[in-house]
Parts: sequence; C-alpha cells; structure tokens
Amino acid sequence: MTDFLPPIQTTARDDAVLKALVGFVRQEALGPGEKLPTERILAERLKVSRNTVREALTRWEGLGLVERRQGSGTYLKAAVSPDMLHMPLTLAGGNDFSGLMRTLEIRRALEAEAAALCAVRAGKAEIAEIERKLDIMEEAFRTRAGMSSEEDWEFHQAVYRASGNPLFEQIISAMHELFHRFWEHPLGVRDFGHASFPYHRTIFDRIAAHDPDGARAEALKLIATVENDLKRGAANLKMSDRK
Amino acid sequence: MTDFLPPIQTTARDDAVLKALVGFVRQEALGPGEKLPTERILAERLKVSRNTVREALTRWEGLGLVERRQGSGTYLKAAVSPDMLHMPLTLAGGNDFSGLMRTLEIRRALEAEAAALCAVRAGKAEIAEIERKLDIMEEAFRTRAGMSSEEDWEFHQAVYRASGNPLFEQIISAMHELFHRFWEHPLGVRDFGHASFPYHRTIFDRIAAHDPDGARAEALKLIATVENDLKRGAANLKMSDRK
DNA sequence: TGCAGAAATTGGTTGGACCATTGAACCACT
DNA sequence: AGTGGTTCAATGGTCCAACCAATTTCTGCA
Repeated sequence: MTDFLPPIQTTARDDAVLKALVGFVRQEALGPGEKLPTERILAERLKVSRNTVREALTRWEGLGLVERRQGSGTYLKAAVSPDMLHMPLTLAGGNDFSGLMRTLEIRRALEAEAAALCAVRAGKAEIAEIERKLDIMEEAFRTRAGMSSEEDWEFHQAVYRASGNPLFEQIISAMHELFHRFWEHPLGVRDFGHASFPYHRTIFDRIAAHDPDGARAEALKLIATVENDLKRGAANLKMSDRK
Repeated sequence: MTDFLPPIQTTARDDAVLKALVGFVRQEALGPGEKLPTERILAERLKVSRNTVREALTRWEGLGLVERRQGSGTYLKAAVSPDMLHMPLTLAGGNDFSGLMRTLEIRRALEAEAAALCAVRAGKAEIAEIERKLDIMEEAFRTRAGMSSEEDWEFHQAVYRASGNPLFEQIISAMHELFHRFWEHPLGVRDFGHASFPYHRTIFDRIAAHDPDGARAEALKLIATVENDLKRGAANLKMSDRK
C-alpha cells in the first residue's frame, strides 16, 4: 500500500502545448529537418498566447529537439514521440582535462558493453556494414599514414547501431559533440591514435565470432590506448585552456 | 590547426542572463534549495525584459537546474558553475518494457566500469563506507526477509561515489528517477531481487581486494540477475501500461 | 536574364497588464 | 494556547500589442 498522493495539476499550459505539438508532428508525419508552424499560427490555433508557445518551444530547444532560426522558422532536429523521456545531464567543471578524462571513462564503459552486445546481436548485415567501415578506415590509415577521426568515428557508430540499443549512440554522440575539439585534435601528440588502430580489427573479429567477452576485452584495450595518448598530450602542452 | 571561428553573437540575451545568473549564484554562494531573486528584480537589475528572464529560467528549469513555484519563488535544484556542460538525452519510446531493458543495458555498462574503477581508486575510507552500506543492506535483508530497494540503492551509490567520477552517479541516478516506478516495484515477482543479493558481497570483496577485473565480472553477474527478474516480471503481467 | 532593393515573414525583445497560487500576518472563536 | 478563517502582499503564469532583427520572397529595373 502506498500513501503517495500526487499533487493535482490545475494548469499546465506549456505542457499542453507540447503535447498538442507532438500530436501535430505525428499527424503530419514530420521528420527531422522539417519546418513546423509559425509561433503566431500555433498561438492562434491552440488558443494560447504566443508567449506560452515560446516557453514551450524554448523547452524543446533546450532539449535539442528543435532549432529556431530567426527570420526563417522553427525546425525539428530529432524525431518526437508521445512517450519520450527526457534525461538532461549537466557535467559540472567539464572543461578542463579531468573533465575530459571523466567522459572518457564513461565512454570506456559504454564502448565495451556496446561491443559485447553487438557480438551477441549483430546479424550478417550489421557485421558486413561494420566491416565495410573498418575497411574504409584502414584504407584511410594506409594512404594518409595516420588515424582519421572521421572514418574512425564512423566505425564506432556502426558498432553502436548494431548493438540494438540506440542509447549507446545517443550518449556517446552527445559526449562526442561536447568534446569534439579534443577528440579530433591531436593535442600535440604526433601519432595520436596510432596505438588504437590495430584494436579496431580485433574488436571486429570478436564481434564477427559472436564472442561478447572477447569483444568487451578488446574494446577496453582500445580505450586504454586512447587514454594513454591523451595523458601524453596533456603532459605535452599543459592544456592551454585550463582554468 | 582548426579553422573554426564561432559566429559572433550580436544578440544572445537569454544566454547573457544565464551567465549573469551564474555569476550571481557564485557571488552569493547559493547552494541547492536556496531561493534566487524574483523574476521582476532580475529583469530590472539586468536591464532586460521580464520575458527574457523567463525564457532563460525556462531553459534552466528544463535542464533540472532550477525549480519554479508559483506564488513562492524560484529555487536552485543543483549546483551551478561557469563551466557547466549540458547533455540532454531523450529516450524515444522509453515507456514500454523494451525501453526499460535498454536503460538497464546502459546501467550494466556503467555499473561494471564503476565497480572496476572503484577497485582501483577507493581508499580505506571509501571501502569502509561501502562496507557500512553493505552491512545495513544485509541486515535489512535478514530482518525483512527480502531485498530493500532503499538500502540496495544506497550501496550502489556508495560504489559510484567511490569510483572518483561523479558522472556515473549522475547518469544512473537520472535513469533511476525516470524508472523508479519500475526499479522499486516488484512487477509481480515475489522474490524480486533475491538472486542479486549475494553478488553485493562479492562485488565488495573484489573492490576491497583492489581487483578491477573481478569487480567488473561480479557487477555484470549482478545486473544479469536483475535482467532475469525483470523478464520474468514482464512475462507475468504483460506490462499493464504498454501502449 | 540577372540582380539589387523593397516587402513580407518569422523568431527575439520589450513593456505593461491581469490572473492564480502561495505564504505570512492578523483575527475571531473555542 | 490553538484552531481555523480572512486579508493582503509577493511571485510565478499568462496574455496582449507592439516593435526589432534576421531571413526569405517578391518585384521591378537594367
């Protein structure tokens, strides 16, 4: 028996606006990139003030669901559904080196688990797709004699997708966007990423062999090399933007 | 060398408001739960319209940094700092059983890594604290003849804290809040959580022995039992709120 | 046809007004 | 003293009607 009494909701205008907006998007089958109605039109149709519409849209903008361009309109940035759950995270003090290392520890956790899940669940098509990305990456490595962050990232994303759980890609992509200036930047280390190169192939081998524990172990090794490179980089240039 | 030049911001009123607000919070050394100035006062002091202040606060409210109570005021919900980074995640279709399982896969990843890191970094004090929580949990298990989600949660939080990376606790806590109705609810399974009980002690042993790989392995086993219980529960009552 | 400038569109901001809720002060009654 | 009701000021929530700034579209001239 629970004595939990939820507080009654007398008014929730902006929530109602968002709910109506979800319905509209479904009705019109709008996808990412498409434009949704003007604030003024929404206000008129929903019989609320434009201010209320704006508060609702501000919420969605803060959640990254929508992008507002002055003079142009408001555009969807992601798919919306009636049963979305929001999990906003704020990393305090994430700008310095220790913040980067902390996100990398999260990435290590997720990368290992994604690889393991991938080994269990990936079908023939997914495995082929991953191998394709791997080939592209290795080719780029050979021709340009060094890691290419673009192709490397594509490979990892293919693994996340094949894990069957979109949360992996969402979380790691969010961190990737926050720190792309670091992830892409060699930090003064000449052969940044070189050490991680061979593990891409070994991860793929374990996935293709449907060996989750092996895939997990190889993924852990890969991230360990990245961490080492970052530590070297930090030692090199003392992280110029440290506060 | 990066050719990235951020576009100059001719207008960024609400961002400026938030920046000023961060400064104010620092200046006054405000902590969570404390009240911050009235919207009207902020508008007057910052020389912006009250609507602009409201948009800024709406953003913070959406990020869970602040709580607004009509008739009372606006209160801090979390610590704010000038170098915060925001990472809002939205889980599409997270209300049904598969959504819960997806978050549990994330938890498995983080739980394993947190335990491993904890085994490496936990000092004597942290280990003692974890053991204290463990004793409390085992005592509760004995007297009430069953898992107690409250004490169980306390134990895990102690592990996250001792991992030395606050992100683990942040992310898992956010998921815990989203799904607390599931995590706390036995889902029709009588002995829910029973199977996971012994692994708490084994995880602690591996942590106390500073054995990261062992701790990781035990944590994986624990989550596996929880997943099994959930699957049984889902089979039992068909997830009444499935859409 | 091509393009510069005008006009319409759209999000951003302002100021002012009123409503709904809260909480404290006050008061009457027990 | 304490319980309950009333009043009233403070505060967030909503609304309106403008105007500003960036963008897009249209128009008319060369």
